[in-house]
Amino acid sequence: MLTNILDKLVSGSAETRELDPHQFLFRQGDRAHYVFAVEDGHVKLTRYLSNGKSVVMLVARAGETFTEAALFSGLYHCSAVADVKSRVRAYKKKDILEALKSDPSLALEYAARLSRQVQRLRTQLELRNIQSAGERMLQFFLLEAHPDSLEFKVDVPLKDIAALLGLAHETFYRELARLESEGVITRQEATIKIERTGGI
Amino acid sequence: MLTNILDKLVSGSAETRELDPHQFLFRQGDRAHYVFAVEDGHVKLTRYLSNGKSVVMLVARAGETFTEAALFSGLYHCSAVADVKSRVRAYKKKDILEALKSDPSLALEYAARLSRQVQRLRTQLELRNIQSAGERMLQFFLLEAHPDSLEFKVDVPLKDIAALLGLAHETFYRELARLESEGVITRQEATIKIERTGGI
DNA sequence: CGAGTCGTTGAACGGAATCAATCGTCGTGG
DNA sequence: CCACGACGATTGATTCCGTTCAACGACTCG
Repeated sequence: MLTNILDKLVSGSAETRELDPHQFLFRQGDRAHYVFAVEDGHVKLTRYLSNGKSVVMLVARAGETFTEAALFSGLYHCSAVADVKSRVRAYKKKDILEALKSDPSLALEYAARLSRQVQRLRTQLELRNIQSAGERMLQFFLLEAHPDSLEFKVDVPLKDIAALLGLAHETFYRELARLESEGVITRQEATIKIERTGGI
Repeated sequence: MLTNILDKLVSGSAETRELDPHQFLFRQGDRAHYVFAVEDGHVKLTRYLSNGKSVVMLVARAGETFTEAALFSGLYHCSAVADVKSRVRAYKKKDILEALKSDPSLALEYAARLSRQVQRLRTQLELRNIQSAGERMLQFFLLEAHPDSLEFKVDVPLKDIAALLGLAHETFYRELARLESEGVITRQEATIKIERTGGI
C-alpha cells in the first residue's frame, strides 16, 4: 500500500475516488477544496490557454500527490483528467491546514516538500532553455534516470513526455530514434538506457 | 524600508552584504547556509549546464527573497551575481528553521509562500509551451502587468526578460517592435501598456 | 575619450512544428 | 469472434520562424 505525507497529516477524513478514463477530477477555475494523491493509474494536469491551446503541466503517477499548491489558493489553475482508469484519495484542504497548524514539525516537513517541488520546477524550466530537442531530451532522461544504472523506466505514453518537454511528439519520436541510432541511448521495452552523456 | 517575511522570522541574526556589479554572492555547488533578500539593486540567478551554456533562472529585485528553496537542501543549484551595485540581507538557514519550528503559524505562512512560488513557476513553465514568440511575450506581459491598467513597468534590462522567456534578445526586440507597430502594445519610457489582448 | 553594454535592425540558415499517411494494438460492441 | 474505432508510435515532406552571425548607434561609466 502506497502511503504519502498527506496520510500522515489527515489519516481519517480522506475519501477515495474512482476515475474512469477521461473523467475530470476537477476543472480549471473550480474552487479548490481538496488536495489529492494518486493511488492507482495516472492523472494528467492540463492548463488551458486563452487561445484555446492546452498545456500539460504534470502527469501524476501512483504514490504522487498533486494540487498541493492549491492549499493556499482558492481556485484550481488547471484541470485534472484521469488518463486511464485511476483511483485517487482526496484530502480536505481545511483538515490539512488544521493538522499543519497543530504540529509545527509537520508544517516544516510540508514546507520541505514544497521546497523540493520548487526545485523540480526550476529544473524543468531550465530544461526548456535547451534549444536542441535531442539535447533537451537527453538531459531530461539524465534527470529522471536512476543515477547509477542510468536507466529510465517509461511508464507513461511517450507522447506525454514529449508534451512535458514542450516538444511535438513527432519531433520526440524522431530524435529518440536518432539518439538510439547514434548509440547515445538504447531502448528495450519501456526502458531507456543512457549510454553516453557527452557531446551528441 | 523594505521588509520581508524573513525579517519577521529572524530579526536579529541577519547580516547585510554589499555587492559590486558582477560580484558573485555564491556559486553553483556551494554549500547553502543562507537565504537572501534583496534590499537594493538586483541579483541574477544563473544555472550553468554541462555543455557550458547558462540559463537565467530568476532576477530578484528589491524586496524579493531568493534561495528559499535551498532551506531544505544542502547546496545551491545556481550561481548568484549582482547585476548592478546591490545590497542583500543574508539570513542563516538554521536560524530560520529554528524560528519555523518554534512558531507553527510562521511555518504555515512560509509554506504558503513556497506554494505561491510553485504556482509562479508553473505559470512560467506554461508560458514556454507557447511557441510563438510574440504570443509568449504578450502572455507574459499580461501576467506581469497591473490587472486594471494593463501597464507593465520594465525595471530590468529587456535582455534579461528575453532570457527569462527563453528567447534570443534579437527576437524579443523584433517582436516587441512588431507588437507595437501593430498597436497591440504601446511603449513609453520603461512602461509597456497592453492595448489589445485578443488575436494578434 | 574609449570600453562595455543595451537596444536595434538586416540577412541567412537550420531545425522544429506542422500536415499527412501508415501500422499495430487494444478494447468494445455487434 | 471479428470489425471497427481510437489512439500510440512511427516516418516522410514541407513550411515557417526563431536562432545565429553581423553590424551599428546610443548611452553610461570609469
